[in-house]
Amino acid sequence: MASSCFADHLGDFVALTPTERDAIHRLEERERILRRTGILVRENDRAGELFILKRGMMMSYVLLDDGSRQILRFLFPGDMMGVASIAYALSPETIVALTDCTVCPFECGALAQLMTEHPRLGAAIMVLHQMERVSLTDRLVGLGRTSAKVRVASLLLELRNRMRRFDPEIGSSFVLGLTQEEIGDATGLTAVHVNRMLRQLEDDGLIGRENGRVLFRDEVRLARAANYVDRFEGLDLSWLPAAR
Amino acid sequence: MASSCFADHLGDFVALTPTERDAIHRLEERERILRRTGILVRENDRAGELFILKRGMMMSYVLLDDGSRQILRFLFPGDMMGVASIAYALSPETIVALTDCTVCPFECGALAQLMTEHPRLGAAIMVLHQMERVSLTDRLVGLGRTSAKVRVASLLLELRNRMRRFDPEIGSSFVLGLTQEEIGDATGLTAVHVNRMLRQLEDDGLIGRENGRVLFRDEVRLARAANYVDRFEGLDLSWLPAAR
DNA sequence: CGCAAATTTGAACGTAGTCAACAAGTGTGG
DNA sequence: CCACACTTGTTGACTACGTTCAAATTTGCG
Repeated sequence: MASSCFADHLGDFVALTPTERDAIHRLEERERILRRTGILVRENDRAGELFILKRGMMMSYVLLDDGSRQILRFLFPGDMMGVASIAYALSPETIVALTDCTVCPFECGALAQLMTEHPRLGAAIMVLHQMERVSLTDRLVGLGRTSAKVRVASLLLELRNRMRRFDPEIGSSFVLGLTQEEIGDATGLTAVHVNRMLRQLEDDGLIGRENGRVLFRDEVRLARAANYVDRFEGLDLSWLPAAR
Repeated sequence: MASSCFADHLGDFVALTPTERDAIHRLEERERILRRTGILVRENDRAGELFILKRGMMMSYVLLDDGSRQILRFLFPGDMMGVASIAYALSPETIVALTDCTVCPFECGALAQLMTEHPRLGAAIMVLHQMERVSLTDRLVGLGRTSAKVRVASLLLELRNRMRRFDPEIGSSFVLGLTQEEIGDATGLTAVHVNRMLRQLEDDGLIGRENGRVLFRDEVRLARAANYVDRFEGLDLSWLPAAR
């Protein structure tokens, strides 16, 4: 049986037929290894490909004229990346590896074929995109209307939950794998202030820290403080068309 | 010939066949009138429908526990709304009318049918969603990494450009149709500070104002100051499958 | 071990928020 | 037609959250 990272991810929400799994697997025929800090796609470079992240952790970001950076999204195994290239000739964002990674590049045409031959998969992919869009609006709300402490707490929760999806071993303690500067670029803060917020969360008894490892000391209170919503819950996919 | 707002919008990017137009038109069979301030969908209400905005201006927003509001998106004729309901049982956002509006509700199932019978339209809709997603990341970058003045200038430009798409009459002067509080809730600022930023933009000679009407005095300099990118440009849809 | 990157802390500063008062505009009912 | 209430816009004074700058310390890696 051909294994597919994306099919596994999708399969968490939709029961896939063997034929569908097979079709998805064709998106992952090629493989590319990327070292830590390796750039997969550069902002404003020509972008004709999409990717499935198979192994490792990546992120996408935008650089501004003044040199500041806004991290848009952290990427985990099973995530589809560079999807903007279905619309734009040039990539609107940079995608870079945070750890050593394996990615599977495929052409827009392969997506077209998949959607044509398997409308239900096309619909399911659209669902994934919407989930991602809603997560993005959650972050928008965070940046626009919540305090620094809440934003940092919220990011910690989100990262832990996303990691746990493909590594169920992870409990209330996990390795963050981000510098404080990266946390800042994701939450719209400076590295210095991120440091202070982490200290406060620690002093509040909400988290513990030791060399890159974060421990949730009171997850309920932390989630409440971060007004965090898990967007992998509350799904309703009953409308999907029949498998072909 | 059946007219369809959504088909017109989509038709700006993709040459639609009469059959395709017809299929899209079936999404707009029903119509619903909404008065100004009328709520179409309420956050956390059961959400099984999508909508096409046919006439008027709407917005979507999220309310926080402390009563503050983050506006996510402004909606114009041809926009598809409430798409999150293809993924979630409950709506993650509220959608409300800013002017008297006409909307066309349709079921998730109608979308499923459309994607099955017309894969190319499914792909084209996916492209629209990606364009919207990129706009959202633009706003995320704005909130995370730009000053209050830049955010306000950027919003003005975006609103004018979106209005101009369906009303080519609009030039460097237009009616905003938003209160300063609404501008603030979209840009993550207080109404008071929005007022000061508008005054500064005016004092800088970038804009003029008189009772709700905004005038761009120096659009080039304004766009540069707002590091604004028009996401209706730079498209490449050559990969779309053949029309059926 | 030695060096560069990352973290930590303090002090001063500045952008945006808060609070308050007033003006201007809008709609309603007497 | 006017009086009144209510929303929206405007400005000033003060506050506070987060930034900037700088320096010390720790960590991780070659």
